[in-house]
Amino acid sequence: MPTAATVGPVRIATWNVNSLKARLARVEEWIGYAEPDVVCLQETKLADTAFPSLTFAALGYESVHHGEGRWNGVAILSRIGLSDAHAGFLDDGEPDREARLVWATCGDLRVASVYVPNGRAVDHDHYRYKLDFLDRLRASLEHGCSPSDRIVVCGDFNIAPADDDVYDPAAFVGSTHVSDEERAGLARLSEWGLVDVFRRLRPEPCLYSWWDYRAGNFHKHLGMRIDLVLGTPPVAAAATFALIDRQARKGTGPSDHAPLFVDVDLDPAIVP
DNA sequence: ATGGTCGCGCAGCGA
Repeated sequence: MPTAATVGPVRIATWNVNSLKARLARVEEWIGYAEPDVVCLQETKLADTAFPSLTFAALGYESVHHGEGRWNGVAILSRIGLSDAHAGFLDDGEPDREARLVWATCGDLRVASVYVPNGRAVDHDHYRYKLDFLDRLRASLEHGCSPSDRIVVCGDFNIAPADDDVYDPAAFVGSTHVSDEERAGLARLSEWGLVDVFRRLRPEPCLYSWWDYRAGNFHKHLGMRIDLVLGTPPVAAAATFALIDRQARKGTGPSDHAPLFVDVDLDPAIVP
């Protein structure tokens, strides 16, 4: 049964699985050895009725899924309790047209799993959708959250925060994922109070979380760091360890993203 | 770093 551990070390993971149906065995295998307490999944590509909640329950995880079927779809798994789930933005706007954001309280953390739109090309309508999505995510934080709370926003942001997060920055000039507007949207999240927790613990370059399936890019180390764990200052200050698990990108039938996690050792003395 | 690959679903699009 899930235990309601509200303090102490917590391992928070995020993974764009590129179809949970195609990836379920690999996800089960990874959970078995990585032992995350909270897992944020993106691109499940499942309807809610097809989400394998019983499989995760058997592994000791409660779960919430927000899906639409063929595309998108986000989930949160937790073995430290899961409550107050909410799908979508927290502003007063219309519901998003796609299933890209879900929230839950896990232990004493407020957790969001997010799949930011790809953008496709800087002159594409989808790029405007991406920028609007980032703006509404920031508005959701302003509307429904406080930077003094313990909050993590984890997921596939489809943005490389800095040139160090791209294998060849010169090759991506003019492309999505690196544009000033996208990075400004991300910067507004950090201005609100979110810290790139992984990067704080791992300042070295050439750490990527996504590699194109094509051309052997993974084995040539040609990737981008676009999957992020963003945390409020209380969470960031408590982070002790972070890792991108390249092992999970190897072998038969991997996602094009690797999972990554951050360990956070929350101080029981400051529990409200 | 163009795509040479995936997943979805059964053609061709999206990532």
